[in-house]
Amino acid sequence: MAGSVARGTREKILEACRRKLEEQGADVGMGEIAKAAGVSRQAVYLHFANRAELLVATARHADMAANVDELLSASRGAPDGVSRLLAYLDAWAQLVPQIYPVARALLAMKETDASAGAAWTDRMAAQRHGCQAAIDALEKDGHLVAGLSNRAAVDSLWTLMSVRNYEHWVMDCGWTVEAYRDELKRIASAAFIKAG
Amino acid sequence: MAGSVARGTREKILEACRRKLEEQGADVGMGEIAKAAGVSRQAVYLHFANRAELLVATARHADMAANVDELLSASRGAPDGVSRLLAYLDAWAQLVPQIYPVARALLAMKETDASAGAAWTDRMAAQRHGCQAAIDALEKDGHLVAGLSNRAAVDSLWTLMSVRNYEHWVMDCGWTVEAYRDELKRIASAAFIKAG
DNA sequence: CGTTACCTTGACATCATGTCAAGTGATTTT
DNA sequence: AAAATCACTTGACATGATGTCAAGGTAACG
Repeated sequence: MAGSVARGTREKILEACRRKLEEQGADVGMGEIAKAAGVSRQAVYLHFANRAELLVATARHADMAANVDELLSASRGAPDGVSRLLAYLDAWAQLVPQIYPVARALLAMKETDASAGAAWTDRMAAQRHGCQAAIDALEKDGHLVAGLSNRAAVDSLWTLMSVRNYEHWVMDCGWTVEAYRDELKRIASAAFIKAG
Repeated sequence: MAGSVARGTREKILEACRRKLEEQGADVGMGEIAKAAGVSRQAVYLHFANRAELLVATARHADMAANVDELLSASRGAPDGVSRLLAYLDAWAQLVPQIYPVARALLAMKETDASAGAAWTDRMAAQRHGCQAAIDALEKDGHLVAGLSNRAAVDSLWTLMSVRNYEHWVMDCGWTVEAYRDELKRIASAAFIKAG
């Protein structure tokens, strides 16, 4: 059974996978990952049924290491809707560079592999929940901009915060992460917070 | 080629490629495309050195068919910076559903193939130019929002208008193209146009 | 008639994923 | 102590994609 194998090798593979994704990009093969982990290629298949499953597991593993939940839920303590939204964006900007390499690999795989696509959707559901909570807090305080439904605001904030937009601003346009963070907050403020 | 009544093989391949990308998504193979065009797989390689080159040529071909340049340059006739920006976004929203299937294939290929990435960058340079012109017009009229450099505004508008954001709003969130267009204009207005 | 351009057929090399079978060495079970 | 089990290794194999190569067919055109 795959679940009963030792834990050491599994973690070695997951960390090697994450490392290779950072160093080399999304097109690393199973053989390279195995080699980086110091195990045989078949050992990888003893722990993960296929490449998509390995990438998903690596994403979860990296999430744990980066304290994703903790960071993203810190904004819950904000005193009002506006500061909560801004704190959420701050946390996201701090987080996204860490998860980007793995996220990119999952996104690439999503194009061809249905199971990877489903895994990505699951992963992003958490982010959407955070957006929902931030918009709800804003609406409750009466600071959500007029003429915008709750759902539309959530979708748009979610879009604005997408990994693809981080990629576009930081990788394609060459912005620093700080500039990305500030622009994210500026646009979100202008687009979602009622003036005055 | 003069006097030939039938469409050239090259065009048959390009149109078959575009059709298959629309029907089947970004993971169509060379054999399938050849079959759809009614030619042998090798005939494709006589016209296009590799898959990346075929996709790039298909993108250009689809651009021609969709009158991309004409549509996107229509906003140049706008009387002021604000209406020019909005007209540009209108044109883009009208255009992007047409180019999306091919764009998606190019984007997918960009992840692994360097030449496809370069081709995509070239393709997107035109869009960036349009953003630059729109922001310039806005700035010239004194309607560019305060505290934002010209370059930052161009990059952000460019990011906002990315194919990925269209994908996220329309495919992932299920918005109509009209809702996408209106939200694009709303956010751009809030983020780039000086109030008052 | 022969050349040329374009296309076809089919074989082949390469490379990645994923499967299968047999074997090894250490630890545990009996 | 013998046997079984676990985690992994080795190496072969199937599959399917891209891309290459060689040889041949056919219609237009000189």
